[in-house]
Amino acid sequence: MSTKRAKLEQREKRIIAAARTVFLKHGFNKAKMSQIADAAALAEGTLYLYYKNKNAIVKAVVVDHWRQITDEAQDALSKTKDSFAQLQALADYHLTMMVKHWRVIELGYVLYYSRSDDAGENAGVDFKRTYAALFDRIIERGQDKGHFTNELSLPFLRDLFYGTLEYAARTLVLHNKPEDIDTNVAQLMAVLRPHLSENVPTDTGDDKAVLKRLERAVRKLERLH
Amino acid sequence: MSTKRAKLEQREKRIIAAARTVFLKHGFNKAKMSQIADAAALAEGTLYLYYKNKNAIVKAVVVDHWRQITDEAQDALSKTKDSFAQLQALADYHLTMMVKHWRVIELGYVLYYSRSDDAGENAGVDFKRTYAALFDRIIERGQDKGHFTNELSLPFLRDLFYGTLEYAARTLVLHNKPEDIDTNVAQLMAVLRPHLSENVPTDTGDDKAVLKRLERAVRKLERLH
Amino acid sequence: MSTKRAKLEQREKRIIAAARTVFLKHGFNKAKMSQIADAAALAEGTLYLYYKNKNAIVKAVVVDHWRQITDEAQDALSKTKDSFAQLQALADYHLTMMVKHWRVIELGYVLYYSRSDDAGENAGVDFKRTYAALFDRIIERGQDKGHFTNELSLPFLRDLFYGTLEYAARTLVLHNKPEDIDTNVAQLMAVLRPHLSENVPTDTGDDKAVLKRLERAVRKLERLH
Amino acid sequence: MSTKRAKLEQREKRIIAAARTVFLKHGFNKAKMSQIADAAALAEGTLYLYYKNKNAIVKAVVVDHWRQITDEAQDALSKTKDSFAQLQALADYHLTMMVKHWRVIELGYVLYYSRSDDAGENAGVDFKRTYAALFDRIIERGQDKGHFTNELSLPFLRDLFYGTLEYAARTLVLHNKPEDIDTNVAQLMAVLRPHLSENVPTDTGDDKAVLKRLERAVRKLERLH
DNA sequence: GATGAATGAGTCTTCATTCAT
DNA sequence: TATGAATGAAGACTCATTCAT
Repeated sequence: MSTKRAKLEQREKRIIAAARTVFLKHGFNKAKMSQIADAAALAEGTLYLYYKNKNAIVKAVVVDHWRQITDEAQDALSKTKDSFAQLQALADYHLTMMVKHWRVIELGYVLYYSRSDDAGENAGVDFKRTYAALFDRIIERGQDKGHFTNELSLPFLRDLFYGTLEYAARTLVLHNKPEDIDTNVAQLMAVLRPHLSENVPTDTGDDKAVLKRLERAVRKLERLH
Repeated sequence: MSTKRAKLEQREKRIIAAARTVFLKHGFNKAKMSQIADAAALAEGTLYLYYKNKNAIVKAVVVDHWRQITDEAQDALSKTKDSFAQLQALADYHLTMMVKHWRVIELGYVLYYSRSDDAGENAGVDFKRTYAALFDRIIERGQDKGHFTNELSLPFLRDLFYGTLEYAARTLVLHNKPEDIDTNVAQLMAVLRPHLSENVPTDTGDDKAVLKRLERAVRKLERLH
Repeated sequence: MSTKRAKLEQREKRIIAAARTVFLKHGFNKAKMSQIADAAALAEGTLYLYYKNKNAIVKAVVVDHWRQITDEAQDALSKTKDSFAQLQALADYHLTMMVKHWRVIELGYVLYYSRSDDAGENAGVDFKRTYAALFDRIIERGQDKGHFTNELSLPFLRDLFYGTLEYAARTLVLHNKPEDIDTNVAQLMAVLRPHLSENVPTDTGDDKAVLKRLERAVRKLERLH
Repeated sequence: MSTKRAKLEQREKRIIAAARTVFLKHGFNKAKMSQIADAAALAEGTLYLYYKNKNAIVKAVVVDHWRQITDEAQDALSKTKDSFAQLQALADYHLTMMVKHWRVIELGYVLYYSRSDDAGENAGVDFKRTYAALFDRIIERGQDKGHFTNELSLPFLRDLFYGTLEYAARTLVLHNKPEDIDTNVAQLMAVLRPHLSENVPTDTGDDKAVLKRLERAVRKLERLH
C-alpha cells in the first residue's frame, strides 16, 4: 500500500526532525538516543527499526539537510537564466542558509571524522557533492555560453566561493549580525565579476559603494549616542 | 625557583606535544587520557596536576598551536616590507600550514561547541584572534601607506582570504595534492590584487582624490566600530 | 475438524523444523526468534500462537528430536532378536546419530540449566527417558532370557554405554573422523561382551559383588517399610 | 615488588572465586557482571582491569578449575606406583570431583560454543588437555612396563573412562545419590581390568549356578526399586 | 609532587514479547 | 488466525576522574 510506504516515510521524517533538533542542541556526542526517541515520541528500540545506529541517524540528518537545500537552491537559481545573476542568487541563498543552519554544517564533520570499521557504512558521505555541483554547473554553462572566462580554475573558484561564504557566515553568526548578508554577497560578486565576465568595464558604482558605506557609518555613529 | 618554573613549563610542553599527537591521530572523543599519558611518559593522574581536565588539554593544544603559527607567520612576513608581498607570504604560509596541520584546525571546533557548565572555562577560546590580526595589520598598513584601497571591507577580505585558503586546503588534502599550494596562492593573489592595489586602471573618475580621502576617513570610523 | 487439527500439527512441525535448523546453526542464545520465523515462513508473532515462548520452542525441538531418534532406533533394533546384536545395533545407531546431530544434544542442556521462575514450565524435560529405556529393555530382556548376566548394575551399564559413545562422538567430531564409528562400536562391544554373556569365564570377586548387592537390596527393602 | 605481584594475583583469585560462585548459581548468560563485581566486593569497572570481558572471566574460571583438579589428581596418583591402582585412584578422584563440581564442567561448554570474532581469544580452550593426559600417561606407562595390554586403542579407552564417569556423575547428581561413587568406580575398574591386565586368572568358580540364580533374584528386587 | 589502581556513572544496542490491526 | 511494528527492560563495557600511597 502506498499508505504503508507513506507512513514509513513519515516516521523516518519524524525521526530525522527529532534527531536534528537534539543534535543541534547538544552536538553529536552529547546527544542521547533516548532524547531523540523522546523527541520523536517513540520508544528507543523503535529508532533501530529505521536506522541501524546513531551514526546512521546523523548521516540521515545531514544528507537530508543537503538534499533539501540543494532543492531550494535549485529553485532559487531557476528564477533567472543569466549566469552571473544565478551566481549571485546562489551566493545569497548559500550565505543565508549557512547563517541559519550553521550547526547542521558542523554536524557533517562528524561523518568525515568518524571512520567506522564497517565498510560501506561510510558510503554516501558525499552529501555535499550534488550541492557543490550547482556552482560548477553555473560556471561551466557561463563559460560555454561565452559569458565567463576560465582565467581561474574551477576548483579554485569553488573554494573561493564556498570558503568565503562559510567564513562570512561564521563571522556573521559569531558577531550576531545576520543582517549583513547582502553586503557580503555584494562584495563577493564584486570580486568574482572581473575574473568571470569578459570585458567588463571595471565596475562602476564604486563611488556609490563608498557613499553607501558612509551613510551606514554615519547612522551607526548616530546610534552610538 | 626559576628552575622550578622552567621544569613546570617543560612538563606542560611535553604534555601538550603528547596530547597534540594523540588528538591529531584520533580526534578529541576517541583520544584517551591514558594514551596522552603514555605519549608524555607520565602517569595518568599526573596530567591532572597540570590541567584540570581533558577539555583544558585540548584548549592548551589549540592555543599553543595558534600561538606557534602566529610566531612562524610573523617570521615569514618580516622578510619583506611590501604589503602585497607580505600578503602573498601569509597566504603561502597559511595554506602550507593548513594542509599540514589540518586536524588541529578541526580540533578547535571542539572548543567552540562544547559548552561546559563550568562558567569561565570557555574563556580564552579566542585563540585565532592574534593570528587573524596578522592579516588585518597587513591590510591596514597597506591602506595607511596608500598602497591598498579599501574598496572591500576588512572583515570581508579576511573571510575571503582565510575561507578560500581553508577550502583550498581541504581540497588539497582530500585530493591528496599538496603540491598545488602555489597555484592556489597565485590565483588568490590574482583575485585580490585588483581590489587592493591602487594602480589598477580603475574607473577614470576625476574626483578620485576626494573619494580616496573620504574612504580613508570611513575606514577609520569603521574601525573605531 | 481433523483437517484443522492436521493443519495445526503441520504448522507446529514446520516451526520445529525451522527452529532446529536455526538452533543448530547458532545455538540457543544466539538464535533469534526472527530467524526462526523467517525459516518457518511465518511472522514472528505467529510463533507465539503455537509456543508460549522461546524456551517452549527449544523444548519442542529437543523432545521431537529424541522421539524421532527413538523411533528410528527402534526400527534398527527390530531387525534382530539377538540381544547382543541389538545392543550393537543400538550402539551403532547412537554413535552415528550423535556425530550427525551433535549440537541437538547440547541443546538439551539448555533445558536442564535454565530454571524458569514459572513452575511447571520445566515439566517434561525427561525427553531422553524413553530413548534411554531402549537400552534398558535390551539388557533386561537379555537377562530374562538368560543371555546376559547382571554382574554390572543396569544404571552403570547405561552410563558406560551412553557415556562412552558420547565421548567417542565428541572425539570423532572434534578430530573430524566420522569414519571411525565402526571401530569405536566394535571396541565398546568387546568391552561389554564378557560382562554380559554367560559363557565367558567371568572374573573373580563376582560372587562377592552379588552378595554385596544382595545385602543392599535387603537393606532397601527394610527401609521401605 | 613481590608484594605487588602477590596483591595482583590475590585480586585475580578473588574475582575468579566470585565469578565461579555467580556462574555456578546462574549459568553463563544469566550471570551479570554486576553480580560478580558485588561478590568480589569490587566496582564493576575494576573487573575489566583484570579481565578483558565476561568471556575472559569464564575462561579463567574454567581454566583455573581444571588446573586445580589436575594438581589434586596428580597428588592422588602419586600415592601408588601400581598402574592399575593409579587408574582406580584417578577414577575415584574424577567421579568425586565431577559430582562436586558438576556445573563448572558444564561451564566449560560455553567456551567451546562461543566462537568470538577476535582471533586468539579462543586460545587456551584446551584446558582439559593436561588433565586428560593424566589418564593417557597411566595407560602408556602401564603398557611400557608390560602391565597393560594395548588391546583397546588409547582414545577409545579414554572416552570410555571419562565418558562413563561423566554419565555416572550426572546420574548420581540427578538422582541425588553421591554415596554410590565407590560402586561406580568398582564397576568401571571391573570392566577395564580384563582389557588391561595380561594374565588375569579368572576364577574357576563351581557354584556358579547358585550365584546365577541369586543374581537374577537380586536384579528383580532392585528393579522393584 | 607523582602514581596508577580503582571507581561507577553513563549509553548504545539487542531482542523476546505484545497487541492493534 | 495472522501479522509485524512497536516496545522497553536489561546489560556489557568505557573512560574521565579521584585519591590512597
